[in-house]
Amino acid sequence: MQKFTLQPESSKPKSPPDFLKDLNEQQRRAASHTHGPLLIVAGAGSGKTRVLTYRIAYLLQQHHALPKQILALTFTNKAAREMQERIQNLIGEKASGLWMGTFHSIFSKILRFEAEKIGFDSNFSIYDTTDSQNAIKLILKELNYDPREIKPKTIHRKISDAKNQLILPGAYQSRFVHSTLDDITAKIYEIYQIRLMQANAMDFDDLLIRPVQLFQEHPDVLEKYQDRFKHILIDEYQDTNHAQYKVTKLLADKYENICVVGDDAQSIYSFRGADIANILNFKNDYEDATEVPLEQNYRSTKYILQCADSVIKQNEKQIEKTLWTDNDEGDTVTLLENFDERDEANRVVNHINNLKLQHGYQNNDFAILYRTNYQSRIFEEALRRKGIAYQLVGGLSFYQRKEIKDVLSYLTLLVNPEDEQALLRIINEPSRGIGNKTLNDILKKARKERRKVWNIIQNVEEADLYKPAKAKIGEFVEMINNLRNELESGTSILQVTKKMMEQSGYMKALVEENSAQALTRRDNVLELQNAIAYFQQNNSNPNLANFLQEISLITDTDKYDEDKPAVTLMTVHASKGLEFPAVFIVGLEENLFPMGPRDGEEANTEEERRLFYVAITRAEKHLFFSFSKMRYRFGEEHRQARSRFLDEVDPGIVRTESGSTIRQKDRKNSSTNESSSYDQKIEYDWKQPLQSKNSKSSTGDFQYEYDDDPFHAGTHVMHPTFGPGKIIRRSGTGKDSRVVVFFKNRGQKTLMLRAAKLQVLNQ
DNA sequence: GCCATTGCAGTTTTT
DNA sequence: CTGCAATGGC
Repeated sequence: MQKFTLQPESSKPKSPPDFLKDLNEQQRRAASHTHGPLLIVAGAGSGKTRVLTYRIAYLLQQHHALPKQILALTFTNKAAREMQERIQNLIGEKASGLWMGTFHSIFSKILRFEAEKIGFDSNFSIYDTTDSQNAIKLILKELNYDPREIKPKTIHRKISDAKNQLILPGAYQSRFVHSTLDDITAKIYEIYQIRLMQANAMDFDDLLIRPVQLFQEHPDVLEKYQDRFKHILIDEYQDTNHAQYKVTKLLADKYENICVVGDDAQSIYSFRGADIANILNFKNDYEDATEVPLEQNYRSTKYILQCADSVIKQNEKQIEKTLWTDNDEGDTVTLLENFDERDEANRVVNHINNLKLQHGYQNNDFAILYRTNYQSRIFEEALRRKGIAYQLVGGLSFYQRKEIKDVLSYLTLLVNPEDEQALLRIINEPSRGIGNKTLNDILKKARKERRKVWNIIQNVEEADLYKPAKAKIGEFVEMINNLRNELESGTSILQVTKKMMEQSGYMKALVEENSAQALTRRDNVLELQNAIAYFQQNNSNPNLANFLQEISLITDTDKYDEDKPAVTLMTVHASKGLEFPAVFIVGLEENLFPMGPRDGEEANTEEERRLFYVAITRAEKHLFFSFSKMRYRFGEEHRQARSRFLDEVDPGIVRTESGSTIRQKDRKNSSTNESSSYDQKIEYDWKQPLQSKNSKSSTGDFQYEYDDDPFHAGTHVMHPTFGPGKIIRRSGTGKDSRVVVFFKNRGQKTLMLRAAKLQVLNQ
């Protein structure tokens, strides 16, 4: 991006600033719109982030607003950070003080300021999905439901859906009770909300609906924030849910300076309540809204854009729009047909290597996009085998690992001892003689006497509990209280954390376990300590509650680093907003992409198709589609049918690796003559059954022969990084063979035989 | 109350 | 195949 040279500050610049010259006409119209509601319908790759950035810069530079009067809601924290930087580059110092971030992080800040007004303490905890589900599981058990029959996950899903539509427990009861499951959900929902409040905790959804409650119950507070945020901007508006809609509607009500940016074709979050109606109805909500379409795509080649267009045209519900580009025509899309997922991974990696040689691309020019996180594993293995650096975005994040959640729970008890989930997680971790029986007794007592669990264990002497456990609880409470005192008297967070890990015996337990896993866990805990140190250094007044709230809202995409010289692996969802010179969309198979409907649910093919559209439009120059005819699911082979989406794309744009046009199923709106003639020429056969899995010839190419195979239990081996060890167990045959090795210095590990460079040691 | 062993259920997508 | 959770012996 061009850098704007700062003009002399002396005079009030009332004429349009130079930097608007960087924009095309539509973009400029949007960026220089200063007052009143504005809807920007931004096609993929049309420079919407740029427009938002310039618009904010313009508002500031033209003195329409002070930084603190601008609220910009983005989809990821990373997007907010980047935008802030770009604004800074455009206009310099003035940018600091902007309110920019995700809905969740911005409103958790506001809630922290106003917590007491709605019955919370400002040190409230934020429950993640696991915490919420565990809390729900406790309630289920109390009501004598079997959590294996009634799944906490299902109940949580239903409660979350209700919250996203701003349906509170009372309303749920009267509106949604049609089945026993809804009936149960209604009961649980009510108790769950009370429990959260007792624990001084909010779940992710509360971070959106509690502000609505706050503003509705306290008009004076609402007005304060209305006057503060004179300008509101919302990115990815097509993916906002009703609660988000409502809270921003309230905030914008007084001045109506609300600018929303979005693309209905890229709405992919309906599963968390996103409602396209928000963007479709914007002009009804604000009658004098200005609408600006952004239609020029700067990202992709003509072929890629045409491909995307041919896909999205299949959807019935959409706003008509024309997206065009001045870019080159580019190459056709390549379809990779694979035998199984291992074949798929290898083939993709080979193409990456080829493109690097042919075009001089770097690792970070590539993205491998898949529908579900579990698909990443096989690609990781293939990349590692070829020595190609990769970064994995998503999956289970650092902060969800057991050991990290444990440490964070310890820390949470220092600022919010009422957090029941944190307490239950670590009161007996490591084991200190406070077992299930005791914990159940405590919980029962707490519910019966309507007291908080922390209150009971603080006065453990008066409770009728197993004697030895009582003493241990006393010690535990004392440790927590002492550490809290230390923290409050000024000892640094890092110091307190270290002490805590010592005194609780947590570190000691990890060291004593001495397994490879325990070593990794110890490293992770040390890594967390680094994060704490970093936080302390970068905050003039570091505050533990603040730290905890901040990291509970860190997302996976926030960690994606476009400059890291590594191939990016992520879900299509996570790729939203990003772009890469070369993109591989893998696993294009029925019931994977598009994902099939779940039991009792309706298929949402249109949304899956939008997801496919999002994936395609990430690509700048090279695009690959890929599918496997066979895939392992839960350890079993499954035949896969290729994705219907491959039958929907414009067949003129896609070629197989050998350069043939792809064969498609007949489509009503395409020429059947043409495609049937291809049928004759191209010989691959989806319908012919694969040979049975016992037949060696079907896997002939992949067979590894182990004559005189020395890798069996008992063999002493040497590994390049893990050092010497002994094989404990061998499993699988051929290419999938694995060995469990106990390494002298690193403990037990399971390795793929073909990947691990094991050498046999002579005894 | 602790720990090892077995049994079973699960994979969308995210704050 | 993996990871959690209920079960049973100590």
